[in-house]
Amino acid sequence: MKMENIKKEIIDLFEKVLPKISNFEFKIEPPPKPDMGDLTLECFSLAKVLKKQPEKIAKNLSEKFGKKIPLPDFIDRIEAVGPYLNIFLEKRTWFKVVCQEILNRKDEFGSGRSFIKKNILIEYSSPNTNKPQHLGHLRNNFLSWTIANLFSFNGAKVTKVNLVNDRGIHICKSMLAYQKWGEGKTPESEKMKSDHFVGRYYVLFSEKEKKDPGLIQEAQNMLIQWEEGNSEVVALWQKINEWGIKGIKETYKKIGVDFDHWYFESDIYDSGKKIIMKALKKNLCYKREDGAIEIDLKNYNLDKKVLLRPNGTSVYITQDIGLAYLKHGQFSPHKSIYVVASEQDYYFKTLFKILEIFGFKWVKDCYHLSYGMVFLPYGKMKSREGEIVDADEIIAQMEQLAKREILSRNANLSPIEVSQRAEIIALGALKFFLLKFTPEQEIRFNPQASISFEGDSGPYLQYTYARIQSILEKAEQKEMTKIDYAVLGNQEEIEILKLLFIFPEIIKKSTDDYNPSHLAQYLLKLGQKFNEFYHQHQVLKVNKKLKNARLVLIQNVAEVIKKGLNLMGIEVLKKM
RNA sequence: GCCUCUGUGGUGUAAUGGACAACACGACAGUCUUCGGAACUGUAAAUAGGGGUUCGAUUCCCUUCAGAGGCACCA
Repeated sequence: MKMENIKKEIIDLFEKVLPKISNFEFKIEPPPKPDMGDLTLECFSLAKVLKKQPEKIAKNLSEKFGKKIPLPDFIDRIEAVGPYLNIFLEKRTWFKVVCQEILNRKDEFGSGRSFIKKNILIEYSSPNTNKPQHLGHLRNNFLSWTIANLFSFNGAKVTKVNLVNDRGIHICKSMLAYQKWGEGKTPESEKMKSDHFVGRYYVLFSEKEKKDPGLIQEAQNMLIQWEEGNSEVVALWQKINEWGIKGIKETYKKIGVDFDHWYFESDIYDSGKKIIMKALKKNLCYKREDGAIEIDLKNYNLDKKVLLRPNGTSVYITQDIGLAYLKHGQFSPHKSIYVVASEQDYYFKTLFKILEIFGFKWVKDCYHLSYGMVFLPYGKMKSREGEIVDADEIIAQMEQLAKREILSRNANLSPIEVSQRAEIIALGALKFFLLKFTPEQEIRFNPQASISFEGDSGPYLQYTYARIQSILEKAEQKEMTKIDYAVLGNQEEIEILKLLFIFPEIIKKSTDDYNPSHLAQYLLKLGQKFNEFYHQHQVLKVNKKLKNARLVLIQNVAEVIKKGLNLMGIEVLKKM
């Protein structure tokens, strides 16, 4: 028997007994409390269809199964409690089915096929090359990375793309500041990470601008020169830009994310013009008196939007219209996901509406994955004023903290070993922290208090994994076949079993909802249930039969924790 | 001004049209010659206020209050 068939067979059973009802979806879920059984059918929705009282339906069903109809082997008993029908599974079979499946499928356990052979395109990160990444980018990167992994795990062919913001007035600010006050310094000469070096001039510009408001005009002139292809300005741009991108790529490497395809705004900023001119011919948009091309979306509860400036140059949405078209042609995605913070909700509504009006039917496959902003205790992150939580900085700080923790436990560890573990633990803590919130939720980040290595944290799960590994290592001889699952069945073991059983559903839900926090919350629960078990029961100092069965069970817990964390881009450690 | 989103114990979060609202931090009280205490056990503590829909609402609708974001020829 396969795990996924357990629910199916139960539904078949009910369908045999009940009068024929078409298109009814049976909801069979685990009940809230252990003593209520292993799975529950609520009879309210059934009551509506059958036009009977839910209590009576439950009672009738339970009585029929007791007498007239024999239960299959894997069901122990079925009880009616008020309007609920509680199903108690036969434990030996249940343990066997679940444990065998995890043993057989290993790290494929939980994977699905719902997106098999589908192309999923995910655009994320979108850095500016004038400054380093901050905490908000980290949330974006980790969220996207996990979503991409989840889709792959469900069979999709995922393409990750990055649209680099490498042109525009903000870039010119860094460029101008460097030209004026850079004195020919380089990241090498200053021994700085190159994106931080560039960011320094962006901050410098803001400072100088306060005293000299004329600077912004100079920056704007520089932008015009850049667009005209002035060789000196272009050379400066290339230099600054390379530094920015180099440093940002180092951060990506550090945090373990990557991309299959890069787009640069400097290449594609004109790419929507043709589409807009075509639309103009079809009267889908119009030319204003001053020559700007505009579209009126008032009929759709949106505002007017300029698509091209009076002088014919592109605005931001010009490029996004072009890029959407380009991506569709290049990848023909089943879903095209844009991971962008919620401050741009309105913008994406506008973009998608324009694409729809322009007649692109594939816009229905475009999806803005919106996530809440990351705030500091004192408000929105403003990189111009230096009030940022810099990504590299916070990772470095967390690594220091992790090192201290490790050394307090293992004073004799080699420095290399300490750093390696510290990196995995620090990133684990940071990633898990940012992923345990549902994406829509804003995060108020308190640098001192937010991230911990205890409680509902990444390191808690890493620790649980390491603890299991430690037991497995001490077990020496492990019997993984011929397990007698009948010896398992105490409450803590059953709680673990229930959670292992629903792992595939959690994966599916996390994917379908674009919400890794389901997975994060699930893993915490699994870790807790294991630790409760651990404190109440022995694994090694029991008779051989029981020991072998428990070893399989806890090994499976470790396998699922590892898989779940890996999907979130978090590594595990055998020792920590 | 207009639009959108969010209000859950002291704090940070979870759940979801269904059985008693879950977890963590903090507080208090414990576990400690143990297979790793980055752990576990227990106690106190919450669905912003008011209406409505429903057999049933923390969840859906309206409203008041509070907070955030947006309404660029910036990207």
